[in-house]
Amino acid sequence: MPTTDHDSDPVRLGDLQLAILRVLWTAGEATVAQVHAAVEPSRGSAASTIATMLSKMEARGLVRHRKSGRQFVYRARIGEEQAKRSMVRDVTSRLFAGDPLALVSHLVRAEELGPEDLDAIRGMIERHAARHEGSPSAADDAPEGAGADAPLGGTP
Amino acid sequence: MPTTDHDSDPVRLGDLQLAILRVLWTAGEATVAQVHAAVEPSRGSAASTIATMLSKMEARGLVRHRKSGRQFVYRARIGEEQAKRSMVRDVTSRLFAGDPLALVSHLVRAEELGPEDLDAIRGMIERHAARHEGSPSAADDAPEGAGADAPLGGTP
DNA sequence: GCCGAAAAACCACCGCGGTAGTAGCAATGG
DNA sequence: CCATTGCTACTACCGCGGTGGTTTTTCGGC
Repeated sequence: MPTTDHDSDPVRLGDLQLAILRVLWTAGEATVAQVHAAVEPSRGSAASTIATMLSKMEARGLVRHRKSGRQFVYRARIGEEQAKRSMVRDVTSRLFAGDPLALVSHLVRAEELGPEDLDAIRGMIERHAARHEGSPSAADDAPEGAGADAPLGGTP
Repeated sequence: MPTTDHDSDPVRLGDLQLAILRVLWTAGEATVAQVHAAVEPSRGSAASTIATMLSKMEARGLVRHRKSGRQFVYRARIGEEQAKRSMVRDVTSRLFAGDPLALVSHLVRAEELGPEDLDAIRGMIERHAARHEGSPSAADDAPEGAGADAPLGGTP
């Protein structure tokens, strides 16, 4: 498979880690101060908390940093889709014996999916099935864009 | 039927807690030794670990105990469906902004759902939609007898 | 009535997410 | 040239899942 490997590890992320990664995913790159500025209003964490968390995340291989002057510019080493896949897979294996169909079943039965949602799901299934007509090729997945420069104001 | 809705709190459960609850859900009630016997082969935890965990879980209101002789007989205070709903809801809010449709979309796009799965989903949607068509009266076809999982061999 | 076994109770510990204060260091401005 | 300002690095702490050894209680058998 030339695609991005099969997930390997579970990759469990905490709330703050997810918030930080979200900033990094949308901005492409960001300094500690920028991450803090983006995360602080919704979480109230101190700047040192963000810095510490980023260090820990770097130790875990989730992010990477580059030095720009005196500042550290962080970048995510894990893609959003990859993280989602891993975490969804984790909950699927933990709660539904690894069967995603059971997850969907649960969603349909208990998660109060609206009729429009059901309809939309039907549509996306149809579309997806059309794409895989005849060829049992594995999942697609584009190689993680990663482009996207920071719209945040920085001092170069 | 007591489908205790509105879960309120997130209810995050660890692996061991989930394993213990699974035993309790399947067996209805179980002593520490029984839980240990059911969990140990797949996890290798010591009996005291199970006991400690059960105490902590009781403190959190997840289980309850009753004394039978000098043994403690534990029982789950949280339902399986309730736990699943809460945890799925949690991951949905954490990863997909609370939109279960986005979860399904992710599942369809990336989780390598087999064609049979897609078909099954289509079927269950159809069935579910039929139940909600026109009159919101329940009582229809298919008694909906739960998923029938639990590969554990409990010995009550 | 005493003893051994079984069960609970107690406790100490590790890892990790999350939190933050503070010290140290480099560049800049007066 | 020195003080101020930012920024990272260090360190310590809490809560909780998970782990398990050790002690105490308690019951049942002899």
